[in-house]
Amino acid sequence: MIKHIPYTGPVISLQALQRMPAYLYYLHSLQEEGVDSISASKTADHFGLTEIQVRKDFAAVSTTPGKPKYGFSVEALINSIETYLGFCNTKEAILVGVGSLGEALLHYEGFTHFGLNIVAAFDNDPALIGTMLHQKPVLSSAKISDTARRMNVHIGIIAVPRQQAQLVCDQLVAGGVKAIWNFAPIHLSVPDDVLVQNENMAVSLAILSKHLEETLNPTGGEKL
Amino acid sequence: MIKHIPYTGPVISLQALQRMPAYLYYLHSLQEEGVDSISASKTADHFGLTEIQVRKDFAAVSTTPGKPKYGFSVEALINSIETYLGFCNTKEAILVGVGSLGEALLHYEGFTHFGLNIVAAFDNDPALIGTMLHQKPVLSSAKISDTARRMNVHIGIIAVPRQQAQLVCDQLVAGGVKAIWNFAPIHLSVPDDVLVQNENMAVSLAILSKHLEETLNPTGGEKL
DNA sequence: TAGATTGTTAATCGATTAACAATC
DNA sequence: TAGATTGTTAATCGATTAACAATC
Repeated sequence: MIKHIPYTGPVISLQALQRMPAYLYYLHSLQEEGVDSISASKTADHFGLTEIQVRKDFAAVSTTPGKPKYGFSVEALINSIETYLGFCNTKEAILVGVGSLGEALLHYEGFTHFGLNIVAAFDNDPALIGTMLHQKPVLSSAKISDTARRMNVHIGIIAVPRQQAQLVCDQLVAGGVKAIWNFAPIHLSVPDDVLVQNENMAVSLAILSKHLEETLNPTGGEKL
Repeated sequence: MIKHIPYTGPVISLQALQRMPAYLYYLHSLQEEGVDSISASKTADHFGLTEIQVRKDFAAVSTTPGKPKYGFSVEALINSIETYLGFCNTKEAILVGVGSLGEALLHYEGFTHFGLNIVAAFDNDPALIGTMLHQKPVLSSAKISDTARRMNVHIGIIAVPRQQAQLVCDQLVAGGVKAIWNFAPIHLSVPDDVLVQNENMAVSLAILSKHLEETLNPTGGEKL
């Protein structure tokens, strides 16, 4: 029997993937300034990275190769990165939990730049259910799975208190959701084919806090 | 001459540091349930990590060692991690930019759990300057450096549009700030001893989006 | 004691960096 | 052509994992 092996393109590391959005912002700002081409070395200078690393990152996602003595076309590179990241394809998402965070997410219009479109929100609050908020319908949480499946939605955004997060997560997964953006400070258990991306300010605060500890109170200094 | 070499404690990797907040949340939830001790293996199961990795992480920050056949004291481990991350020491911060994001940050009370205390906010809007918002004074952006220096503040939070972010950053650094939490989607240039921690939802969206691309539209599949 | 669990040293794996050849 | 810049292959570095000894 002939097997169908999905080819997932050049593999780039998670770290490289995480650098892509920063490159993208930078390239957009260059484009605004009317700059046509950019070299890996100038980009590296800008970000404090090594030239080689940037060149590898660009090479990994760029469809059109860079030209010696010229660099990369800003426009082509923007296109390559956006295509690579899938920002060109609109992906529908549903949001669960319309508290202050959830409402802010619902209100935010910049998601379209990432190909994300929130089509419906869910909450338990009877006062909210059945209303429209920022042009999006708010539905009962009981309908999460059904709606996700019916609308063929593959992204779920969890903005509920942590006590409810796993339950909501299970409902999303039952509805066929394959990627979950989790704002609740709790680890979610999901099947292997579902990705959970945690948005957690605690991680940032930990890094900031640790740096400050080290800078301001170097512990246990020793005299030599 | 006798040199004073600061000893910065056991070095743990950035990745390990980033796992600490998740452990902390987990340990707090165990404590709420009245659980006294926890093993590295159970923790690993919970998070889908390897037992060895968790044990190394715990060992790196724990002051009291784990006991064979018992594991680690939940309480002692919470203490160790919070101390390690510096969440026990209150650190004062100033926030620049009181738009909807800035206001939300000002309003959020959970920062005290991370030892963070926002003491003042800054904005350019004359309507805001001189007022109190969520019990915090809003001052003119012209006073950023002075205030930071006078109050001995070492953390700055940037919640202004990206066009103004580098200028604000420079003012913070001039005022002696050593750690910057940047919500503007732009790379900030700072001296070597200043840390910039970027909070950028674009990174999360990139990871989610890429996963979905791979899962739903595996490109260029080939028949064998 | 036996077994669960810890801590330590060595091996593996993956990402970054270095060296160098290719090309506009 | 010379030089800037690219792409590729090999070396290094650091994080994770494995193997195993120690201990309650």
